[in-house]
Amino acid sequence: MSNNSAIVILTKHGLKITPQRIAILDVILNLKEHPTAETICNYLRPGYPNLSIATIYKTLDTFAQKGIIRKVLSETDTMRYDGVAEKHHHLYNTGSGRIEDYYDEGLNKIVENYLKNKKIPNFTIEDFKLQIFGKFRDNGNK
Amino acid sequence: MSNNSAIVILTKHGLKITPQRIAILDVILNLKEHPTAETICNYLRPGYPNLSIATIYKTLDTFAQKGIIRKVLSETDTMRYDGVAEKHHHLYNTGSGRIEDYYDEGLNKIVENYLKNKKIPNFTIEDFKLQIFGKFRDNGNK
DNA sequence: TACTATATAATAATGATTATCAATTATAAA
DNA sequence: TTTATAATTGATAATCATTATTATATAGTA
Ligand SMILES: [Mn+2]
Ligand SMILES: [Mn+2]
Ligand SMILES: [Zn+2]
Ligand SMILES: [Zn+2]
Repeated sequence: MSNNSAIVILTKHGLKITPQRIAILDVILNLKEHPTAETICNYLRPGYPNLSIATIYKTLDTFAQKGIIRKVLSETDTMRYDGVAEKHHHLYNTGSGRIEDYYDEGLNKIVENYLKNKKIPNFTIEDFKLQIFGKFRDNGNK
Repeated sequence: MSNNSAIVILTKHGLKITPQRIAILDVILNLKEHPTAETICNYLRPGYPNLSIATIYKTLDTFAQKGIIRKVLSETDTMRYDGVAEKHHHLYNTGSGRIEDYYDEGLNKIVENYLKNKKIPNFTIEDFKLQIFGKFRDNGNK
């Protein structure tokens, strides 16, 4: 039960267990679409009519600070959130807001290795991420 | 004279030559720091006291649409603009807003080649960009 | 020089996010 | 189990980057 894993995660990070945090964490971990705060709100409103959008923002920020989730930059003025905390890259559908995860350990190794030899002057690399732009061949969404 | 090259570029893209466009293009092409609209405004206000921030936004957007400049996503809620239109990557200084260009044709080739063989299912790649996060070893700016 | 479409400046509006703060609640101590 | 207390939440106001509006000014052209 995903509900349970949310509690485990909250506990592990020393966060108080609240119904709002459980619900929000549950959604962000199971949704694959890099939702906005607003999207998450829409998912949860039926079950939590009083859930405040401010609480969602604050909670997502708390999770991101703990490293439970990540923030994803988008083309528009809207922050997207990512339930996947492990290293991965993103496929951006040009023109629409669709963003999908892209895992590629082989690519990681190749780039990592290249950059290790390259030694960028005056800069110490901590991490890198690929933004891959293009078009999904299935349409069916904006 | 950079002033002149601005006029050439505007002409090439069929844009009317105005003092504002010349000034804005001149700044964005010569500034290496991926400025915000506000930063550009501050640079130009001494010479153009009536220059409107709305004009700057609209002008930058026009330039971006023509492919003369690019928009750069940043960690904060503020759009950054990039006078370099050619393919390149970015070094993000974690914690501060500093963003610097990173050109690496070798890296481009390697990744390009890797992805060409890889064939991501259901996705046609148009372009890719690396976000490299880390720390600049010279401090001296935020 | 005069005409017309376009650009600009001033300012209002928008929309995402953050701040504020009183009321509620999760946790731990008694 | 009750109580105490610090943290969280919800309601709402404020902020701030960006966009829309519109009257005026101007670049390009005849
Ligand atoms: Mn905004
Ligand atoms: Mn914003
Ligand atoms: Zn992701
Ligand atoms: Zn750049």
